[in-house]
Amino acid sequence: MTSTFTDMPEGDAEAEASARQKTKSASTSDIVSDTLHHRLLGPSIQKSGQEGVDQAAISKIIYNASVGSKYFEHQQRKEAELSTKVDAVRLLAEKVSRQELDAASDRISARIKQLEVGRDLSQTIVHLDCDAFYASVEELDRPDLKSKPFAVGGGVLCTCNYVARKYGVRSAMAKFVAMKICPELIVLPLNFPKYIEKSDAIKKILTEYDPNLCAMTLDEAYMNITEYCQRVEKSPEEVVSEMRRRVQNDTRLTVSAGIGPNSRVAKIASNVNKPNGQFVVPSTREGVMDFMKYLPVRKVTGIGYVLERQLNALGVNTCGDILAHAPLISEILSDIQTNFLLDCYLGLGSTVVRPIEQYERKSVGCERTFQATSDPVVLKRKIWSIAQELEKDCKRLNIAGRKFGFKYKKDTFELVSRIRVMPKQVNTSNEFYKYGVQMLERELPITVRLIGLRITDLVDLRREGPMRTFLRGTRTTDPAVPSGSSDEVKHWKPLELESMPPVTTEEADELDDLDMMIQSSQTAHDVDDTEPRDELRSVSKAVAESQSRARNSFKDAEAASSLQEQLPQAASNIVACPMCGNHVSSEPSALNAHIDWCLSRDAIRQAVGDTFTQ
DNA sequence: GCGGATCAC
DNA sequence: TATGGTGATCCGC
Repeated sequence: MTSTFTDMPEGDAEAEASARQKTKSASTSDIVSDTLHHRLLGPSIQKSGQEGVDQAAISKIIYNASVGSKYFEHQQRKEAELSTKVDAVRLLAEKVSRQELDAASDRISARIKQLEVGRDLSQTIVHLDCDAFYASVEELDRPDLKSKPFAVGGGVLCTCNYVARKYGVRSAMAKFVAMKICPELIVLPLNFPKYIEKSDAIKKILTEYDPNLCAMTLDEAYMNITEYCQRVEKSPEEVVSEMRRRVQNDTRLTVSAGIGPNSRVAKIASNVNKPNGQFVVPSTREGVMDFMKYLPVRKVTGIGYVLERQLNALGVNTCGDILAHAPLISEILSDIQTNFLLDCYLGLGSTVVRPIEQYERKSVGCERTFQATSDPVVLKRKIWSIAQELEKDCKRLNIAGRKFGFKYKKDTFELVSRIRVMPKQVNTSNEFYKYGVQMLERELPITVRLIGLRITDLVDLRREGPMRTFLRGTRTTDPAVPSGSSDEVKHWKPLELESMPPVTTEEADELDDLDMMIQSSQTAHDVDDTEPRDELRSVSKAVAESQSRARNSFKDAEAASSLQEQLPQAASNIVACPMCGNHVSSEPSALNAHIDWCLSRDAIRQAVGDTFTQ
């Protein structure tokens, strides 16, 4: 690519720079260059702790540290594609007719009325977020670090303390870039056992306030404190203040909190006074809508870099802007996105908080980045190594998969994924290896920097049935909700499957070699995986898993609560109503009838008068 | 139903 | 020199 520019006049730095940024047409290159700086800044620019940081200067450093790399060129391509996409949105917007907008407007009005009827202000939801969690935990053991800029992570930083943030260091930033921004930066390796211990200590305190709290990650949880506030006759802010004080006294860690009538609002609110602060969004329609009104759309969970750009192109910058542009939005974006955005405008969200254990995963996978290579032998070894990791997780979780996914990232950072339906459910490294290699060979020749294996359409081996997404649900109907991975391991039984280790002798030799390398537990350069120690890796994975399931559950609940009718076709008898949380029959007509009732009642009056009758 | 893209953490 | 891993969902085809 750079060779394209070898014929540029020498010594003309400016022309060369502009040529380097040039992608397709001169007209878009400036825009692309501008937004590329923004893109390279990463997703965490809008996080707390960056007040007074010279973003433009940081952006330049990042740009200069990256320019010329394959990573940079990939980002550049993506940015150019996005610009095209955004232009298309703009063009579409111009072509929407007056009649179409009028018709859409009526539909939007009806929809909003419907949503207002369902608005539930009766619950007090809290979102709790530990401040710079990993970094703060490290500071407990290393008080000397408090005044110094430091981060936690590996080649890519997981988090950093607030001193480092002042320099412009951010989570998800490549370490070598961070070091350019802040050469004194200290980077500590991750120590998950330590974080888990602290996280458990915090959760133990929180459980007293809501035994059904939903711990999304080690450092983040949703709670419903409605009942607790009622019982102790204290206001939500008093309760949350006390809760945070107790956490700090007992663990010496600070947490920030957002309080509101639903999860979405609470989550956003927890960032308002971060770190070590809290913010209450009043549980009134006006209070919530005022809060959303001037909120940049990017602050909403689920609105990322791409959607933000599209919305901006449509004239939508804040959640308050959504209403005026809703008819246009509905003509251009999907129904799902339109409804989601209406929820954002109205400040609606899930009012149900349930423990994370009640939600089942839909896939398990394992992927590794390594020195890019096109050598099939090396790539097969990678597959073998990853296959073994994946098998461990299958055993731990007692699952198998009916589909098998193979994914790779080219040295250009381009991602490719393939899925194959398995003749039988699979869960052994031999099977993963066999099918993984088959799928790799179909792609050769390629130069690859990452390989991933994944199973989906999971089978719960303890029940020998498909995993269910919406578990029948609660203490009353099912006290033995699956929990704790420790005893699951004991129930593991390998399936009787025909597969034996790799077929050809060549492959077998390879694997023998690899086995020896692994057994010698050498992390030397011949195995360039630099794999983390097992217990750490699986812990880290468990964290990510719980995050993912939590998010999934959260979205499920929200989708249901916003009348999306995407109700689970659970094979079970009892489900928790997504609106009121009561246990009702999952039989479709009964469930629908119940939900109709939930919708048709005078929600506000009922909620205020009858909060605790459920 | 697959593959790509987006998003969160 | 050099930019992660896990999982979910949605969309276009």
